[in-house]
Amino acid sequence: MVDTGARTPRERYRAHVRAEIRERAWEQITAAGASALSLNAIARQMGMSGAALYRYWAGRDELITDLVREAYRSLADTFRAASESGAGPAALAHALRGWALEDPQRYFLVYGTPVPGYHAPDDITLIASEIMTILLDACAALSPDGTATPFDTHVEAHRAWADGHPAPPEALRRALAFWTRLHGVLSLELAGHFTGMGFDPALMFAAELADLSAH
Amino acid sequence: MVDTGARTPRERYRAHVRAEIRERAWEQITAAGASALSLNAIARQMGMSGAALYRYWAGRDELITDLVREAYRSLADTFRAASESGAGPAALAHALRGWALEDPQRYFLVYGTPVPGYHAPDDITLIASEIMTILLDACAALSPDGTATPFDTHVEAHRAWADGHPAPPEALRRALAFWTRLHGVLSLELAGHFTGMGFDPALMFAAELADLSAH
DNA sequence: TGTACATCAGTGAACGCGCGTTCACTGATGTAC
DNA sequence: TGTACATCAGTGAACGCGCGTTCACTGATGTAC
Repeated sequence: MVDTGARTPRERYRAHVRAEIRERAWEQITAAGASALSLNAIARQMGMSGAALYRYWAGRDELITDLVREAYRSLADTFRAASESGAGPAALAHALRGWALEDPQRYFLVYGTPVPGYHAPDDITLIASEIMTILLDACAALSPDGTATPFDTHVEAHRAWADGHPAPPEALRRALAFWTRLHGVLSLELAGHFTGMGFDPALMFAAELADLSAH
Repeated sequence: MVDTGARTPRERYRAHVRAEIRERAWEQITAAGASALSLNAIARQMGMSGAALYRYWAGRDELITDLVREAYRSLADTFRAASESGAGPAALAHALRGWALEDPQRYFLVYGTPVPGYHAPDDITLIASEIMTILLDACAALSPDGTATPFDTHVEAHRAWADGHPAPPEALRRALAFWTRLHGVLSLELAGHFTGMGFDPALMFAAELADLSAH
């Protein structure tokens, strides 16, 4: 699965063990959240001593950073695949929702409560902007809706994040709204704020998506 | 501040110490997130032994639940006050944003990553629906926009959460969109996903609010 | 093909730490007569 | 007003726990000649 071109048996073995550590780590995160992740517990599950993990990661923080990177990477790949379907922003929306529901704690590792003082390394920030670029591409391909809001002007004046992308300000605005609205539904849904309210979050998500596409 | 009608000196003293424990607890949460909250650390800061806190709370979980309740309560009060200004949903939006920015970790305690398996007690759920009711009132007071979406139909058929509120389905839909869109901007902003992007989150928030009011 | 050496995955004991929680207690504050 | 008693906030020692991390080591795997 994560065959990083390992040639020798030793390299293959290492890759395998690394992958298993990551799997167990995800299981723990899924079960009890990222703050409950414990190196010793992972080692125990694998039948190894805790110290052995230091052959594979420099420590707990590095492992978590790696998982965060893996989460971003999986979203970027999912997005990339969806964008190649050619179905535009709607395809991205459904891909995003599918990805989020697949593992809510993975979603929260990326979009949930930040740990004060933590800063993601640059390569992770790069993946984040890769994701935004895919979204921008999809929005730029839509036909313009004619309206120009005051926020368009502001965004046009602060388009550093678009990183040279030729999209018109309207597309930037749409990409941002797309992003914030879908995350609004998703984060409330996954955090359980809709449970007991009766309506179907999937329909609310679809309604927001329809509204975004209509303008 | 939290004078719960304490008569005797002893009661007044207890209320005072309880309040100070809560204060220190909030300081810790603000500084390092809720998962870092430690009874012993609070006691240390107050110059007491850790065991002393058990005179005031049954344990760590009860203290956290109390803080969650306090956070909900403060948002409900903020919302109530804003609704009395008579300025409608826009006033609520600005109140929500102000409340969120005032203490991002308090915001995340309510709307951030859920702890798997945790269920808030009923009285907290009640405060949550109190908040929704205030929002619903404000949306019901708006003039109808005439459009009826398919989601309106769904929501009309699942309006249990509106708890007997006489608002028309359109108002329900608007309240939900208001809620999810503003949280979409806020949660991404507070989690730092806009940093480095250049634009002003406040303007994005305002743009979303304007869009909500326009329809 | 066989031997000498190097690499390296994993062990197990240990360190120091901080945590939540309990318990028998002390001493100050408040109450009843 | 004074005395006997009850209440109760806070202490300090202890328990058991699990954590991340280090270190000197063993033994298996791989490499060079």
